[in-house]
Amino acid sequence: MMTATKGATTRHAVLERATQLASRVGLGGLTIGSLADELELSKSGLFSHFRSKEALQIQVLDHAAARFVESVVRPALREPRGEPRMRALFERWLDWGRSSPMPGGCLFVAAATELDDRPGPVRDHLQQLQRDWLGVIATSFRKGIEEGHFLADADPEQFAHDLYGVMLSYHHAHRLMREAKAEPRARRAFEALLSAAGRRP
Amino acid sequence: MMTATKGATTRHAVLERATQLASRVGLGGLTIGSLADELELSKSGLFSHFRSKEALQIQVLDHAAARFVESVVRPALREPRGEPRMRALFERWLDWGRSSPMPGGCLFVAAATELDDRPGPVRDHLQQLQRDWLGVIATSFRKGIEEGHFLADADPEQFAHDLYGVMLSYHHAHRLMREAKAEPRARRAFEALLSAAGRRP
DNA sequence: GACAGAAACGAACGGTCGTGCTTTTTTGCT
DNA sequence: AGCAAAAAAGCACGACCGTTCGTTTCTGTC
Repeated sequence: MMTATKGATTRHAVLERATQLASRVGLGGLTIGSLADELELSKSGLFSHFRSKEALQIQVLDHAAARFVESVVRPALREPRGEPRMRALFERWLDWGRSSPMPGGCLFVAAATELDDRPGPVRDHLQQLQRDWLGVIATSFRKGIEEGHFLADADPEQFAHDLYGVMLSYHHAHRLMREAKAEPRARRAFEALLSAAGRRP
Repeated sequence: MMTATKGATTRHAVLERATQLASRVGLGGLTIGSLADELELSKSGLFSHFRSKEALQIQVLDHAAARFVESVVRPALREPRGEPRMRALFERWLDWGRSSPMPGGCLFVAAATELDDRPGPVRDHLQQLQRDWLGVIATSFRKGIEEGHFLADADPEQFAHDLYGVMLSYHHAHRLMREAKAEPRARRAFEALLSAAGRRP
């Protein structure tokens, strides 16, 4: 048994490298030739693992999503519900952008603007992944309401939307503008968001 | 005299079309061949107006920036200082995303994530344009403080940063997620930002 | 209406792209 | 050790890329 060991290994290595590369040049900028060069594989040898470039792109998205869940979502879900968990999600999300698998900034941010006008399976896939992630945020917020940490009449989906905005402006400031204060600004925006949603005087 | 009339005309037409196209496929996805096809020009005829693709990309950015100033910044600057002007900037910024020259969403948003990891003149140019725009927002906010509309100890640059986040999450929700509530969410986030910056308990 | 300069064209270049085919090498099991 | 299957390589293809160059067509001025 264990039919495919070697194949799975290289396939994994390819996806790993492809994820890094795509974070720099985008999913469309990903090229089979350069990917094969970096991995010291032949173009056709690499290609045979994925039936098409589109399939590769989708698997790259899934690979990145699995990593994201593993290093952001799952650890945060071990924190106590409500505000602590929310803070954990945010802090780990911040880390994610500069972690080793994403040398070019968050792949999802890059893919979102790249694909938002190109209908097709890849776009659909990314959309679903983003829906899931926004859902995780909204659900965590909802649990925070139940826990009494946030206002009962606050809108969890609005919060998720706003929190995503905080991350996007952080990405913009950090990556394009090379703004040194990007991180404190993001943290301050997050605190403002929390305190606006928190119960209070 | 008036040495170049015809040339300037087609050059302008090219930039117009190129801006639309780039808002859909990005600055890198812009291709001289397809651009020439859409304009019913020969590839070489079009190319001769710009010494290189890079020069074309920069001129596209400038073209879009000129349009942006004309339809967002200048009209808003005619509004009274402080909150009214701030609202005008925001409303016109919202309009800008769906205006005719940008069928694929804001070009600057697309370019920002596309170029944030590709050093070079195009990236530098975009960075400067974004600096200018963030500067306009911060300056407007500062005038709002002087006017007594906003808290004296509020941070204009933080406000500009946060407002950009509101626009980016709007873009994400509207363009990728096709979220129907994208606009009310953006408006609500804007109001929260304003009221947090507004004077009073 | 001729003439100079600008503008547009057509063809070709070296490259790279994604993707098929066929062949060789490697792997894992008996 | 041997053998079938899996994995990788090699090669070729048509298409399109940005760019160059020489030629042709158009424009505006005298």
